[in-house]
Amino acid sequence: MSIIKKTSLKDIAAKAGVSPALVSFVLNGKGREHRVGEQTIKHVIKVAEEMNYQPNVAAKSLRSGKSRALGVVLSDISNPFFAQTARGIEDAAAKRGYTVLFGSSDEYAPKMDLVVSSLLNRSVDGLIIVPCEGSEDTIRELVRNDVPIVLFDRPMRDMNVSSVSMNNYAASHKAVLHLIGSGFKKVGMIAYDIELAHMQDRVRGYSDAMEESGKKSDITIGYVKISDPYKMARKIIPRLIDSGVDALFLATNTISLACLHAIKEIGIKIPGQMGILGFDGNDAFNLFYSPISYVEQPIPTLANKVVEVMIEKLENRMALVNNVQIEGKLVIRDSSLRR
Amino acid sequence: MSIIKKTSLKDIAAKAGVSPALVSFVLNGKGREHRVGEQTIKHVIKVAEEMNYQPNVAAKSLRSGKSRALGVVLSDISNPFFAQTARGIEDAAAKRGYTVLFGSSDEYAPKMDLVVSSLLNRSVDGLIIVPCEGSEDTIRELVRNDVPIVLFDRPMRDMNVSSVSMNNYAASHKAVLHLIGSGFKKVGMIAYDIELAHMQDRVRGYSDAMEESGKKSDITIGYVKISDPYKMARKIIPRLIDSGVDALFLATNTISLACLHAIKEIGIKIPGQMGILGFDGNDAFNLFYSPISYVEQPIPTLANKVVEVMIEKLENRMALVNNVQIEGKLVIRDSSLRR
DNA sequence: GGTTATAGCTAAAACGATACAGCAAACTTA
DNA sequence: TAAGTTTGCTGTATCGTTTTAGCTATAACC
Repeated sequence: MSIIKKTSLKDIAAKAGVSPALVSFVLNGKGREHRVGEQTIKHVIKVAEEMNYQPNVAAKSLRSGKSRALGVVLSDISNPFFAQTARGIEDAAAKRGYTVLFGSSDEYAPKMDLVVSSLLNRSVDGLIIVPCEGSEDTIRELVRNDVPIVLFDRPMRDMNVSSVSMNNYAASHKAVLHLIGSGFKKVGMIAYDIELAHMQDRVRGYSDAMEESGKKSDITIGYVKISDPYKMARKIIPRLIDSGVDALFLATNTISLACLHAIKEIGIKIPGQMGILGFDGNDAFNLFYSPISYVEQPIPTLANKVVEVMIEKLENRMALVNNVQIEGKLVIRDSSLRR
Repeated sequence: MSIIKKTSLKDIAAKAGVSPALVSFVLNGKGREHRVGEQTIKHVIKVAEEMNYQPNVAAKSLRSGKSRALGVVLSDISNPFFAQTARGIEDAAAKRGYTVLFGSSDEYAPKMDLVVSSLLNRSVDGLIIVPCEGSEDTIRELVRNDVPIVLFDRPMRDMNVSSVSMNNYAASHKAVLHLIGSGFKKVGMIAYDIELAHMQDRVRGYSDAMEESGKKSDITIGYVKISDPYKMARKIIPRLIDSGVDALFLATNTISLACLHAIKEIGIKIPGQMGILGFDGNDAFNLFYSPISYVEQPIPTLANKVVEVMIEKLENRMALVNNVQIEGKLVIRDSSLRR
């Protein structure tokens, strides 16, 4: 059985002694519907299998306007969080007969437009997008043009668009309460200086947890630029320490790594001198001299869900907006346990 | 300027008052060649821009049999090495006007066949493949059918197929000489029990370096299963220690992480009790209590090169087989320095 | 002035799959 | 038995491009 395709509907039709149209009906499972005889159906299917028929995707797309392909715009596919997401989406989509095209926006709106544009050109049926700062207009335009989209990781409220993301507020809230409950006096947070919902939610989760614990005046947030978290972490951490912070809640994967580097460089003892709670699991977390506690995003579940919502939208023409939130899990190791 | 496309060649033709064929000539840069008048060319281009023309990829592919898309079959896109590779290939391809479709084989030949098949269906122009164990027949068949392919990471010798990979032999050789030069007495290696060229080359690099250093009798290789390196690392490392090994050369990314976990668990001091040299950079390497030395693969260079070789093959119909080897770099940290 | 070049364009047939309209034969029905 | 119904199939237009062959003016030539 060859992997190579070259037989067309016409070839099968010729060999089976029927018309191409009939072959098309049969192979699309519409034989019955089109009153094709039972034995003809069987015969056509047999011939198609013998000839190892593989439909020409371009022709199908051209004719139908559909491609059974999903476009996925990630921030950066080489970032472990998104790499795992990509993998999850690939698998979930394949299970439902869809292929996936990826593109990286690099958290830069003009690049995102480019990628979106290129994916639409390839006539994907829908777009799963991790929207970056400043991409609201693009998203709005896509929605206005009825391009099926589902946002991932970062919802956009007050916009008519579905999304799948972790419940960032709840996860952060829980994480910070854990640090406080663990005995840390002044918990600080390091976050990105962006307005995207996921980041705002994480910040709110932190702030509310602090406030509820009677530590409103201790709220201390260091903001780092998404473009260069490493350099800024090195600058900010000493400042936070000076201000009496004895534990840090780190708002993302990359921020966590940047801060761990800085912490190692400066030579701060974890958790003795400083409690740490990061985001998204990571080999480095486990191998750090004091294993790092973190908020775990259920990536496979998220990936599955986003594909499900997308395909629901595509195939059942669900117009309604669906904002799915999935709960995160707190993974507790040494770094957040005061001793 | 809308991101959405719907204008066709015909629309432009109508608006510009010419035939669709002429528009096609002009927009493909073949205006001159087809003796289209200078001002007609300018006019058509202007109209096309005004209408924000985006060619229909499906129609183009159907007509031409080409898709300006490359299929890339990786081992697992969520593995950092391949995630970075994916990113590099994406960028390099985009720069040349190609899109990329990814698939993961999970180091399992039947899955690889599935992915290859699905990519060919999408009529990619060529395939970049990280071949897995047991995929020789598939590769051979692709070659036989003139599917343009370039292997990545793992060459297959004595097979008529181009490849781009690091010079694994040289890198390993150098790495092991470094460990020996650093004063370690008995350097062991942990490798996968597979026959793929890249692994064999790494093993040969190790063996030859040992032999050249007069340590032929000290050659000690622990093999782990690619399906579960973690469990096996935990079993093998104590055995190697018992046999007097005082430094380990770890043959891959994943093996390195698996071993670091085991080493941390068992409580071995690096580099005091054991020297370590791993493969492929990693955040965990830097953050380990004793930063880990490693063989660095020049991923962006490799990715660029593989796309270059592929496109050369596609566009210049280069039939000749091209086996590119790129030198790796030894990154020396604490873990490989005896004190 | 009649033939041949040449410049500038168009018509139409593909590529492969799909869907609509419709045709012929067999079978009902009154 | 004539009219109508059902069954099983086919012809053909279509999606948006590309490409080959060819058409019509005008210019060049002897």
